[in-house]
Amino acid sequence: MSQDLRDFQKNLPMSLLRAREAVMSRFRPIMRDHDITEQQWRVIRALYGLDGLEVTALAQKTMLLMPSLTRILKTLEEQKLVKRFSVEGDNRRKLIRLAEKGRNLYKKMAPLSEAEYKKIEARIGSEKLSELYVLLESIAD
Amino acid sequence: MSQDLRDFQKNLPMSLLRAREAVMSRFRPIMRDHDITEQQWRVIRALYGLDGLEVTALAQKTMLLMPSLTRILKTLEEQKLVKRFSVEGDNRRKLIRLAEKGRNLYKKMAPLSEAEYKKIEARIGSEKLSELYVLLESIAD
DNA sequence: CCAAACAACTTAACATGTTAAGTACATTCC
DNA sequence: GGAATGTACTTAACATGTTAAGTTGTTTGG
Repeated sequence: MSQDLRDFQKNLPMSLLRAREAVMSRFRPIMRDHDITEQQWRVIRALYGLDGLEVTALAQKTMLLMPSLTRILKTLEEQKLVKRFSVEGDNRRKLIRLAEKGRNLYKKMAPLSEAEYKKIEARIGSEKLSELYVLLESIAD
Repeated sequence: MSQDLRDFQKNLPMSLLRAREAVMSRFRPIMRDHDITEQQWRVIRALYGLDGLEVTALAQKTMLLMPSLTRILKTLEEQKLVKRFSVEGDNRRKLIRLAEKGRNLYKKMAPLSEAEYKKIEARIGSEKLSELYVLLESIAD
């Protein structure tokens, strides 16, 4: 096997992508069953239990770019899953909150998602998983 | 900090995404300077040094879905970076090869990409990096 | 053989990723 | 207090992600 070939198969972005794809493939059926995309679910999870987040903070928390988030919020709002509020004192900012329907969706999906996660944890081992988190955070610094 | 909140910030898909984003942000300027996207670069790297790959094999190797790859190959072909050949004995299959221009682009970009990778390796440490690969592969199994 | 099943790739439709530009509101600084 | 600068979000344009359906060519089983 040539140097170039080995290098391509073993590089950090691809390895991270393969690992993420392997994990996500377990969660995708749950989202699909609830007619929601991966990104929409990230937004809902990020909002749950909070009094609201501004769009920029939400983008950082969910690792979504602002233009993507703008569109996602538009559809979530149309589906009555989130609500948009103005921030008093600064009319540029918008506060995003989960609507009742969004909280209900979270409560339905969260246990299923958690169950999948436990399976993954059991398969990999919780020590390995902890090591992995440490290494990943040291890369993301 | 609530249980839900901690859980959202510390979950595997997000951690993998954050780590990948941190790494990719180092490589993006190189690709940008050469007017190529991340996915197009994956295709070129995957093809380099080989006599050609069929579309399905290329999709697996690059972690691209077939419909995405179809479009990417169309633009790469228009830019004269790859060429498409028919496979004798089975007219459904197409063989994709790097064109001269594609090989030249690879030779220009590869050293820059490699240099960035060395920086990352130096920052994280090669032992940690090896551990990380092992853990990631065990997840992707 | 040939109709049914399968395989490889493409198209279609809609959601998101990505960069640049636009819009509206706030702040700064003279 | 008003022009210049900055901030928060949105729009635009094009590339890719994702699922379903379509096309064409190949294989299989009667």
